Amino acid sequence: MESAYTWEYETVINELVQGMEKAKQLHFHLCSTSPSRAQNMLMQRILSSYEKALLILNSKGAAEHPPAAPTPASGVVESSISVDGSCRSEDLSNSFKDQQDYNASKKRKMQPTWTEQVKVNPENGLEGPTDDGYSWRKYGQKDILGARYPRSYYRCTYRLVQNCWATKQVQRSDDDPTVFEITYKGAHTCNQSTNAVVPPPASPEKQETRHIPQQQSQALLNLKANLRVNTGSSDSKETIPSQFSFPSTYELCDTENQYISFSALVGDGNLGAHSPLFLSPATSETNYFSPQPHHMASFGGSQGYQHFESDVADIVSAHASTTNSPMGSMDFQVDPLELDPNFPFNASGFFR
DNA sequence: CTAATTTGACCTTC
DNA sequence: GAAGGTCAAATTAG
Repeated sequence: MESAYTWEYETVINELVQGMEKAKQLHFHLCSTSPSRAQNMLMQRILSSYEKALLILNSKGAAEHPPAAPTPASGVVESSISVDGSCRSEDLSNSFKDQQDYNASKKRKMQPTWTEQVKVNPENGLEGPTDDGYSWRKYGQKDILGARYPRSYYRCTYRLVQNCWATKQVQRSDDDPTVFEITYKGAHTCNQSTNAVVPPPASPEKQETRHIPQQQSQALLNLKANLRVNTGSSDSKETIPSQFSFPSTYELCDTENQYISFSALVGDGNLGAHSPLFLSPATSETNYFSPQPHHMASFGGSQGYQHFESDVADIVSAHASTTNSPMGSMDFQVDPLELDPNFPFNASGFFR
């Protein structure tokens, strides 16, 4: 039993490594042929998705190894990750749904949690919801002991319709009011993410009802919300700025230019509508964000990408060194013991 | 009219 | 018992 799981586990990792290698080769080809920014972004998202999948698998595998007595849902690796990196979210959401029915609250506690720090742009003075591509509904607000600002609680708008149990908490930083700490809990099992990913030029008002075919939007799904963390426009008291400068890692082919461009776009207040960057969903990129956006200023050229490459090797061979790993900079908790066996453990479904 | 937000009450955890 | 998290009725917005 255990050996079988070990074999499957290793096979999945091998497939992921191979896929990532091919993606890297493709990326280098793109770099040599002056790719568009959107292509670069897409490429980076693909690579980071692979990396994260490997990282998770490694940390999970190292921590608990193949489960001795797998539950019907414990075949997460097989069911969540396909060789081509696509996410079978339907399967995932189904199994997810089955389990959550019997104990939703308990399940929520088992969901992975990660935190992003979003710095708003103090210059434009605009405040409002940020947009991470998902539709959130505010369901509560609490004054937190010792915190100057209240904490807002959001859940996925499609919780009931699509049984999506993703939630997030938005807490304004005491130290720097322009910084918002956004804690995500659970991954989206709904399809709405694709809406923001491909900004409808004509009818943005239909975003929430649009449903893009799963397969077609899969790659985009991977590129999701991390570049833009949206607090929803609902925060009346704390008024979250709708525009913010986002520390990111656009260091793929010509990092600096891209980062500059991104900042400028952020400033003009038309993120999704005009920027090619947002044609592709910001994916797990968020996970690369440093809590200290200022560090990004010194983020140069291809440094980031080299960093990525070496990290991947380390991850695969030496198990998640959080020191070097891109994920080391974020407060992302992946506790193998707390992870839901049914959690969509694919690169696209987990880190959006 | 429908959907989202607000906010006090209730529940859970420590 | 206190604090954080969630619920749900009332209110507001589109």
